[in-house]
Amino acid sequence: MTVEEPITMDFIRQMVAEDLRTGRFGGRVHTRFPPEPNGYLHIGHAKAMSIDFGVARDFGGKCNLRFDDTNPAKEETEYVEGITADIEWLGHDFGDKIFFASDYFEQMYAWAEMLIQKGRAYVDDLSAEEIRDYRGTLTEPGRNSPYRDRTIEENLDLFRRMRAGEFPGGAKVLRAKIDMASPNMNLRDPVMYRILHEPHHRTGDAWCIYPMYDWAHGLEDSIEGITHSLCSLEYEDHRPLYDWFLDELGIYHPQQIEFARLNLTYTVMSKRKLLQLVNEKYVRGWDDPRMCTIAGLRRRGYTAESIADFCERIGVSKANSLVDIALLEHCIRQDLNERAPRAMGVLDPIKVVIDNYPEGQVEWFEAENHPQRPEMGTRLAPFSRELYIEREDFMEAPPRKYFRLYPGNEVRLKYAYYITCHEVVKDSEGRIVTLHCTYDPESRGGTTPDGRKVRGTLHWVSVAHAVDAEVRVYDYLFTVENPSDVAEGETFLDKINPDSLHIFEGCKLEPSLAEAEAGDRFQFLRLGYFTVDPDSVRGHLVFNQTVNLRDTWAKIQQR
RNA sequence: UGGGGGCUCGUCUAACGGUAGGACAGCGGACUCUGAAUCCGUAUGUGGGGGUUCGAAUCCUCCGCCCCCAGCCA
Repeated sequence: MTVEEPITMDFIRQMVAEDLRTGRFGGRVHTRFPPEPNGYLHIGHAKAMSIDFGVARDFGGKCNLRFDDTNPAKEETEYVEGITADIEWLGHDFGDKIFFASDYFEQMYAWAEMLIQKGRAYVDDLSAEEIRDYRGTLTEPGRNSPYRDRTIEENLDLFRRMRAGEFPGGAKVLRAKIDMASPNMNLRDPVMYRILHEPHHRTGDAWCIYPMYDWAHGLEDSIEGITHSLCSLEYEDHRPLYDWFLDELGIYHPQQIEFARLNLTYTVMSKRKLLQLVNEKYVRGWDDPRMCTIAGLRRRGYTAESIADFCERIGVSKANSLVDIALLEHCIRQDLNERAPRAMGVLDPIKVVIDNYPEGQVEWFEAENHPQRPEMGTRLAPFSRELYIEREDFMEAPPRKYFRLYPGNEVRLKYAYYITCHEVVKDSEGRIVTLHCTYDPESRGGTTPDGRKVRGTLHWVSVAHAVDAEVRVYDYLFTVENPSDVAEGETFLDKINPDSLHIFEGCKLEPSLAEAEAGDRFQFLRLGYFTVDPDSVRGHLVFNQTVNLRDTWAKIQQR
């Protein structure tokens, strides 16, 4: 008999559980994830999906993937394909069907006529500016449109002619007749349909009137039998309208529940801003590894599992929050620490000559692919008289506690030998070119018979066997935690980090990496986790740094 | 001075009238053939004032601060 652990559910799951208990939806749980195909998905969508698909999964229900494609002016097939690929990569189960709001246009139209018949909707000839003017302000009520009291017959006739394409774009709209004095702006006769002579990516030129979000969304949910329509906080004010349409129509009525969207430090999370970064070439594309898009994170080397883990850890609530990106980094480090094979690579090489090592000799040392998982096996790394080590791993005049290589100091070359530095060779500009060292043959394999300790262990690559590579190392795209929080006259673009990309061209990797393929992930010892970029071509490997290793030494240095 | 939401460690989030807990970040230490991983330890929090109660983060009340809404975007 175990002690019963109290299960703590977030507020959404508590509401769903309550509906299940009372039998409100006949014991069903059916959610939906409704992206608009006007951009790529980002980590904020990953949170939304974690909730939408996660609630369905946890209660044995379903979650529909539904494209909310009601605005042909902004939407493209490219985006539906990209979004679908991202969702599949994340591993969410949307069954064997993809839903589209545009599939319901005919039904929505019929319901609109029904509302007109009920005297609950009317065709308005006011211009966009006039409508805005008539709407009033936050503190003053709006005024009724002069067209508000047209007869049902006239409204029906006009609406049908709208559909038939008799009017130019913007000439007329269909509005719900609710209350121009409502303190909730959304209820001041919201627009249901606008005229848009634009081809739609799925319906082509079948329509020239398109439904607005508020009108369409509840209908989509109703048609699909959604039980819980989960969305972000800004729709809280729209819920009365969501409910109003469904109630007026007298059709199946899901429950809308709102939660706080994700904000992450050092990045922006709006599709508008991400699009701008892409269009104005601040980044290389939607999948630039510095972007918080799913495609960007994937190219950066993040795993779907680490993103799912992150989404669970941040929780669900209604409080606006700004999550520390360190948590995301923790999640990917934890995942990759478990699964990434180890390898040695030198980003910024400096040559080491082991003077007392026989010329022409090569020894192959066995290196473990994972220190905690012997089942991942071993590989052989060639050692010879000339090696590369990391420029950072040598200092002529080291500070206290520096236990890497410096003149007179002995360090271990991982898996190989202890070496001691005796001479530093510089070029005419004072830049270190070569380090002359000696090795201790007794230290073969990395330990000595006398058991003496060395504080430093360095990674290395044999000059003669090295594989050349380009390595891209990234920093945050922005210099401040919240780039959207700017002073008068500034924009998020003013917070861009000019130094977010560092390209290391002449990197030297151990030869076992020669056959690595795009998407493969490794831990480069002492440096971090890296993944092979699709830019790689035969003979020119390109790696992205996913995330560095925790670096205690860097912290000590900062002090 | 309209309406809708929200305020718990630095950050995110639990606690649903009964010991304010976890995670990340931080700090200290152990271990280490990765200054990684791992292990151990540790500081920091209920926005403020009243009230109800044996007992309040939780209920009531007043105040403060933050977010959202005036698209023919979603």
